[in-house]
Amino acid sequence: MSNSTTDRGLPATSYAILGLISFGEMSGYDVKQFADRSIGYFFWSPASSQIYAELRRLTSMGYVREREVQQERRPDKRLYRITRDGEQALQRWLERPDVAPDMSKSLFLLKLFFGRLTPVETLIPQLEERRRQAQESLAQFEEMERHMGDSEDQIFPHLTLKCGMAHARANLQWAEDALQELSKRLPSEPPHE
Amino acid sequence: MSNSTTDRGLPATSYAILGLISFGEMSGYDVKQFADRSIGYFFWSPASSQIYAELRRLTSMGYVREREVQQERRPDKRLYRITRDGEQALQRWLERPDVAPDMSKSLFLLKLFFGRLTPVETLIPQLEERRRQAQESLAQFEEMERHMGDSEDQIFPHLTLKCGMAHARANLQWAEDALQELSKRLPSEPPHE
DNA sequence: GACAGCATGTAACAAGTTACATGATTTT
DNA sequence: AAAATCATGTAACTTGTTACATGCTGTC
Repeated sequence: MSNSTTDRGLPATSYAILGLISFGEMSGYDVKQFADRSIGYFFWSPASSQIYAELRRLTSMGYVREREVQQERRPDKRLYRITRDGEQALQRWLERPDVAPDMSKSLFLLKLFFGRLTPVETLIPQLEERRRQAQESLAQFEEMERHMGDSEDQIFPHLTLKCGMAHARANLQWAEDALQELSKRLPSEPPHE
Repeated sequence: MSNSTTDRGLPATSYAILGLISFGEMSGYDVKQFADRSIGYFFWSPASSQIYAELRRLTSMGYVREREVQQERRPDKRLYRITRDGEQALQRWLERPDVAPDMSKSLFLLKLFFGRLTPVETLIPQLEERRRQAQESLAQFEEMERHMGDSEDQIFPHLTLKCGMAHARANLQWAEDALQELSKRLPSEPPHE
């Protein structure tokens, strides 16, 4: 039933959603929640409308099977479960190594790169905010680590969490160094009032 | 001449290109080269076709001015120079702080998150490749640092470079830890031949 | 009485990509 | 002789976003 010519070129997002569903049967709404709290940190979390669209595609490809569930106190929903074909497609994708390094997209660094056009008095608070964000997300990741059971198959989510923490720490340290560096360029400290 | 209602909502890419042109007059081709070697590391580098499209937009908005240059041994080209309006728009954008934290998009981490579905023997080489990439980009960044003059307005590109280095180091350290962790899960070490 | 959560979807659009076309010049 | 560099662009397409619509239930 699976057509090997139609499998090429599924975007990573499709596999991401398929991967989430591989943890167990869930609805589109569940996928969104789960994504926001997991892969959203190092990949990204698609809009709900896209998730529903992807789910229709995955269904039409036979990678997931849909089941309608009537509810009384909540709107009816559709639950999706991964199929054997879906598992195979996912595994093939997982095993295919990615040559390209990551694409990070930092608006902040972009603006800093053009910093010669920005008054230092504007830049400093932005950097301080950046430092704050790094502290916050580090704390959040540490909190997540505490709540994470140490069962065998949690090890992979845990490794990605560790990577997030490493980056948060790097950002924090860097922001502090950069603040040091920039404050040297401040026009002579005005005597406080 | 500048219409303040048409300025809202320019995508970051437009400002990125405008920012590059603010360093001096250049062609679309030059923009692409420059982008690949600078902001490409922490933002991203648009396809040439998009750069040319953006250049037409920036021109129509009056943010850059176009000048045609005939050449004999090379195809004719159009050089772009930022206008006063363009500088102002760029500065307004630079000073507008971004609330949202960065969006990183790591296919590698996505796959690792689903690692329970991948044989460890497949995962290890991928992690080793990751470590290699981190080493390589660290070396590349160090090389760039050496070639970078230490004039006053190089400080901002230099700060972004430092941030790249910090991340490369974080990745490298993390990859080593992760390899340690994963090699524990390897099925009993087979006796070497 | 307002707002958040559950639950799915449509429509219009913007952003960005790939593949291709052109064609001289310089390097391998 | 082949390939890379310079230089600009068109066309077709996919991906992904926002804004909106619907409507019930439970909480502040």
